[in-house]
Amino acid sequence: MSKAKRQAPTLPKGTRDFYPESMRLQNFIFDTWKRVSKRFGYEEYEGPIFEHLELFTGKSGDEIVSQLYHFEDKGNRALALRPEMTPTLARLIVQKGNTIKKPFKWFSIPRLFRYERAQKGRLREFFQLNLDVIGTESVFAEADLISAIVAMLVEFGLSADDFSIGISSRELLANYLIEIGVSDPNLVYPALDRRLKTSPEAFLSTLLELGLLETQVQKINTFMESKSLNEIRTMISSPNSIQALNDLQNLFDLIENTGFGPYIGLDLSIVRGLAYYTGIVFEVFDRAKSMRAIAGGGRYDNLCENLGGQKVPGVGFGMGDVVLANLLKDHDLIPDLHPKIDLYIASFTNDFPKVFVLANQFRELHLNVAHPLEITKLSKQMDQANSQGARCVVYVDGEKATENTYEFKDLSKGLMHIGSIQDIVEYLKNEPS
RNA sequence: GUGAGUGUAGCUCAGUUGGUUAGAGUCCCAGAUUGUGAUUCUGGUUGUCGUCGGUUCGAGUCCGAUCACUCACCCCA
Repeated sequence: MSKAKRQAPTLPKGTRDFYPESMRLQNFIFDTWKRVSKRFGYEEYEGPIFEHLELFTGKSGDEIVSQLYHFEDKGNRALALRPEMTPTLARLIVQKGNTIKKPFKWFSIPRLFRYERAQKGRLREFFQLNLDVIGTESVFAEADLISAIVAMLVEFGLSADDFSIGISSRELLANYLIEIGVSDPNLVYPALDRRLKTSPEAFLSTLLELGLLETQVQKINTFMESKSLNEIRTMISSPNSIQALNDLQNLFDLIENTGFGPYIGLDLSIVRGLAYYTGIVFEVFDRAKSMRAIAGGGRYDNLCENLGGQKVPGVGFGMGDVVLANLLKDHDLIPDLHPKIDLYIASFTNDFPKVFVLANQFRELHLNVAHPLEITKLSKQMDQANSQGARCVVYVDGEKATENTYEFKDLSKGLMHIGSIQDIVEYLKNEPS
């Protein structure tokens, strides 16, 4: 029986392989994310990669199920690969919230899954940095998050010419809508969120269908196009609206005082699609607006309560790795990510026992060390040393070396030296590479 | 779910109005160089031309279907 031709294995749609070269970029992004998150005092957490389906559907119905990877396990439990991290975080808080000192700041870099058509900046499997401040209603939390976003994007090499953080308030919008007589603000959010994506006529007719009056739509347009809080102040009157506006004003003052003013702006056209946002919301955009949002987030003071726990206020954001990597490539901000090791141990005579012993002596001193793995002539060994990014090649059997010393060559400078193990360690420590 | 575009070597691509055995660069491997890498030179491997069918004496090229990928829409956590 002849073997049937086996179909060559392929990559599932919307997923990526991380060969070492891509992994280096991935690590560069993750390392920067983690470094800045820790600089701001956020602690890392994780959760399972799948959750009960119910955690994500909640009250929002079955519509979202079509966008989820979900399945039944052998115990007939309905599970789903997580499409976002915030529900998991909320679950963690509901389970242990009482025993955690508040407020607290956590971050995570979850691998997320969404069943949707892949396109630019959007895949079916991706990573997303999440930062959250839990347990305070203070606007300092928003200020902290926004500062962290600025700091990390600047750390990546971006400037105020490259990106901008638009800030808005769900609460201000909700109270304004109530003031102008819109009975249920929740009903109109999806339409408002798409305002700039549709024509003014389509926007108007959509809202008319939802039962609004043309005068109300005009007021909404004026509100969402406002570029200053003073302008808004003249349009509102209720205590709730004024409180929401003052919160926004405080946030802007705080951020401007830290010198991050050029990175932020009022943008009341930002609504965000998610239902659970309750207060300030924000989105980070490429100035060129050539791609989807780099990051987005907001306040969700009722989420834990809605999941059946106590009321615990929270605010956070997510930043996806796909859009960020595209952005960094576009701005030519990916650094040289060549592999780097300290030493490559070579031998003219293929004296592998000696090579192996010496390599491990260096490794005990915490150096990263490679060596040939099979009988190979020297030029090939040098080639390997180069491609593995070795700083120096150490020869175990150099003729000029006396007992307990070794010839070694600095590859970037092309210079030969002779020295003991200690000398080589010192050389690596002191000599600029 | 809807629409458009693209499929030729691992990668980037060329391939004339249809014409013999399908090409270049790069990458990889080997040699020039048996005790010293980066440059250079020489040689070599790699393809069901996405797949199936049709037209034709003859199809990488034309037609149809199908699949895959990309982009946009829908949606966006």
